[in-house]
Amino acid sequence: MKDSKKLKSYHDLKQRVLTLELSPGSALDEVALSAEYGLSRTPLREVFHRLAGEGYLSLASNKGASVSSMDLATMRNFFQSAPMIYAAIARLACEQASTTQINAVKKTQTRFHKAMKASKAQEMVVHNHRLHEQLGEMAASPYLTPSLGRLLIDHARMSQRFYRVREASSRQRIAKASEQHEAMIEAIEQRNPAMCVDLTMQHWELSRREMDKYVLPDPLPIDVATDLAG
Amino acid sequence: MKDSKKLKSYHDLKQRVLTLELSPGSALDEVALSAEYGLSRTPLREVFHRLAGEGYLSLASNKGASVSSMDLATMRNFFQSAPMIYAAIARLACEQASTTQINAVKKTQTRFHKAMKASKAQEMVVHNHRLHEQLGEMAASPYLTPSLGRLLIDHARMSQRFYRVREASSRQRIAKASEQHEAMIEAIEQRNPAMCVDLTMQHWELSRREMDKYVLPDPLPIDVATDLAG
DNA sequence: GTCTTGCGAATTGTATACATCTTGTATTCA
DNA sequence: TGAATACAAGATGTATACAATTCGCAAGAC
Repeated sequence: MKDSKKLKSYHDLKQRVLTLELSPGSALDEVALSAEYGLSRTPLREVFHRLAGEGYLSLASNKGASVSSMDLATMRNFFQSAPMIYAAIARLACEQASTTQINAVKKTQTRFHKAMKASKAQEMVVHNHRLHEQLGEMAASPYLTPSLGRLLIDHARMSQRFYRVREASSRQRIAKASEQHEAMIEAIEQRNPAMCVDLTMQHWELSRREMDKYVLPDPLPIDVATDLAG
Repeated sequence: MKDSKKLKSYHDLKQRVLTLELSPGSALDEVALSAEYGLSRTPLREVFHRLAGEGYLSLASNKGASVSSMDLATMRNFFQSAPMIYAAIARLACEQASTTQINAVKKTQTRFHKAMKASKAQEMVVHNHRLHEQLGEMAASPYLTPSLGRLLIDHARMSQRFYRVREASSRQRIAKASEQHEAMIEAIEQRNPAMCVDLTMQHWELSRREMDKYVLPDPLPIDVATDLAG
């Protein structure tokens, strides 16, 4: 396998975007990255184009690649569209999922659970993302997965905070999310679309409440505000 | 503007895919196409990657680019997903459309109408596609437009037959579709989501009935079948 | 007869050199 | 001082040469 470097750069860039290691809106340096991945600019640029097609990056003529931004206008659309797509995917996944796919998603859920136990925020983000991507693969709809993909990118980026916080209440909510994953997988195994959609909506609600805080963070304490003013 | 050749090849390839000039599944020749567009392979390959990201082409490692195929499995998903996405887009378009966008879509509708009067099938396909793309732009949802884009590609490819047939009944149905376009645009101008969604569903039904025939064509006359057997 | 095996042409993938464009900065002139 | 401009440095876009891979086809073995 000779294009392993290209594939590796592809996956690595994806992960960096999802974990906010590359922050939304920031520009990507072709020369630096091609050196880092041990590739020339030509294949790396092709990776950029592919990632742009999938919504991770945006390309501007003569200005190169930058990480897709997350402004408030798109946020609104996110909360509007996500439930519909997630529900549709859940329903289709129940109808279409193969045994192989169910086993694959179970493996991902195991990894997610381990990351949770170890409090490894980045890994939780990545495995949670992968798990929902796999539910999308089960739905096997080339017409819905592109939108699901877009949603999952920003979902991952917004839920960073959720996974990093170490408060007991947060840990409980993460544990709850993990249980919901398992219940969803079971519903798919049992080919029970109604239950799966219902669980998906509960999962969404849990996640949504956390993301609201990202969009509308708690105000700074008054004394800090005073410090800044002084 | 120096990347006009690149842009031109991008749009031209898109159009060839939509009009079935490049048939689903067929391979693209990098060398021939780069010669045709007066570009080197490097930028053309970047165009391929972008078109692949948007669902027009598929790329296979060491096998180059081919036109996205349309098998029966995906067809089923098409009919399942399209109404939901189209309705969502219609609703959002009503909420978000700007005057500039409304004027732009009116222009496209004029072009579509002219193509209809002139019975120019290819132009009807392209302008109809563009019109629905513009409705997608009005919705301004980066989370839904990717799926809409995928749907519109296959919608255009399946409705070829619809536009090419010259029977009086077909022409009437095309005229009906054109009227529906105008009614939809008016509903958007009046910010009437309920009406716009309703019209969208009627438009979909009209189109769906024609596409059914594409997927399940009328059987051949018996005598021809006999000939083939002999 | 057909199933391998091994060229060789054709195609795809990558690196590099070069052309073009953008951008920051310094200098000049009002 | 401030605006305009020219230029240089850096980054992006393209062409071409070369490397790697695939695939058809023919020769040979069974």
